[in-house]
Amino acid sequence: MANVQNLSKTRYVRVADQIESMIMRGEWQPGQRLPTLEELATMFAVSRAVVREACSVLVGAGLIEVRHGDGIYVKSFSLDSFLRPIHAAILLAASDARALLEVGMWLEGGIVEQATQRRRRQDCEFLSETLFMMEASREDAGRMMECERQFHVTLSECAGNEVAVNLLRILYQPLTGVMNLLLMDEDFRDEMITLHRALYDSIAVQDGESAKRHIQLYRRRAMDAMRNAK
Amino acid sequence: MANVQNLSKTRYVRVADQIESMIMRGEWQPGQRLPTLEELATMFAVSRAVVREACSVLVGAGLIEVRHGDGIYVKSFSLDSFLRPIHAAILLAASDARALLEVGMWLEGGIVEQATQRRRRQDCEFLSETLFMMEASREDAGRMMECERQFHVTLSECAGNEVAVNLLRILYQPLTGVMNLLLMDEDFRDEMITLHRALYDSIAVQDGESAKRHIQLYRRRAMDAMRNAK
DNA sequence: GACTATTTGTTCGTATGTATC
DNA sequence: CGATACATACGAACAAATAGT
Repeated sequence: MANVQNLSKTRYVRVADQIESMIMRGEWQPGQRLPTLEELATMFAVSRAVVREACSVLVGAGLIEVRHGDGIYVKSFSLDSFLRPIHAAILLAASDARALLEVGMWLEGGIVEQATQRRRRQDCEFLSETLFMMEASREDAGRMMECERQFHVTLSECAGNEVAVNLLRILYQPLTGVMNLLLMDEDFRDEMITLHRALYDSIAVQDGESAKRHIQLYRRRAMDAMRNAK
Repeated sequence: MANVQNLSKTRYVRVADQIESMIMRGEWQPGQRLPTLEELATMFAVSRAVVREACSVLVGAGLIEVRHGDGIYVKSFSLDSFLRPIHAAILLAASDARALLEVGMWLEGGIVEQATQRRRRQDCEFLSETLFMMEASREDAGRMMECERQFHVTLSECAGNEVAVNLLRILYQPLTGVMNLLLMDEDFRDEMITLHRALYDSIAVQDGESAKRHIQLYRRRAMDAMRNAK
């Protein structure tokens, strides 16, 4: 394969791209140590400073880890390594937030339908505990948000669909910012608890239609609240 | 606020953190230009090189954009920042075709509902054309697959939800292999055309319920066919 | 625990490429 | 076109952290 490089990009970005694709191709395995900056500089025929900047880009992307006095290591792959803290929450445009909430709503509609059928008793117990915690943290918006997230992630795990679990976790990243905003309102917190309690009951008695209705009601409510807040 | 910084971190990471939090706090708005490297260096009392590396980290994180000969800009949030982790999420579970099809089904359930309401006449015309092409390529599984993909992507565009469009595009990549397998069967191809025709008609007359029923029927049919094929 | 080699972190000066007016 | 402002790249030097002896 010819090493075609876009010359419009700057040097350190090109080097970052090259290192990234080498990692992706598996030439350097996760956990493994990369050559030293010196060696990389020679390898790519650039100065050490350029390699350092390229590495900094990859650090920001969560692909590698640079340890002072030690070396450069490929981060092990997990979904978490891609879930870099999304700063988007605040920068999120209103239209994008709507799109995210909407997709989350559609996704969860299917998730709860499956979850009501596949849930085990132990799942219900765990969901119930989470619900209790949610009700207990009625005064603490932050903890409540965490309970809410926990509840929905657990729910997605019940559905037995790995792709859905991963997607939901990603969608939650930028949404937490939006939700935190909404949870400032005490009435919204109360409403949220009520809806989750109803949702849980539907799942417990395995009424898929009812569960789906409640989850959609909840998400739609959040979308409305967001629209008014902005 | 006291400038409490974790001294275990290196300088450029600390600077990156500081710049990030300033952006988060809205001191620099999306699209706005940051001070020059020189000024940032003075501001944080570090050398230019350190600021440059800090910026490289933020470039990797997709938070800022550095334009040669121009300046440093806060990226207005683009949905692209999601595509990377979402891509990873799908790839991590790509071997599970059932999970992919299921998520696709849930997603498209919402998409068609929106699409029936928001579609314009020109959208219908384009969908109709694609449908004709699909019917014309009854003998060619490859071309048919492409028509099918085109049809569904167009549909998602009608829904006016960019997240959904991107998500569907990504989902289709690992699915093409599976679908190609199913399309080897002539009966399945015929059935597919019939279902798409019915789906199109529902959208044309803006019957959301009917459209949703048909898309779910189609995806469920594909899931069944896949199960039998294995 | 101390010493040493290795490796990354930080700084500065200088030259060059690029965008804007 | 020229002038200016700015980011990019290089090399050399020293500081600081780490791992191994």
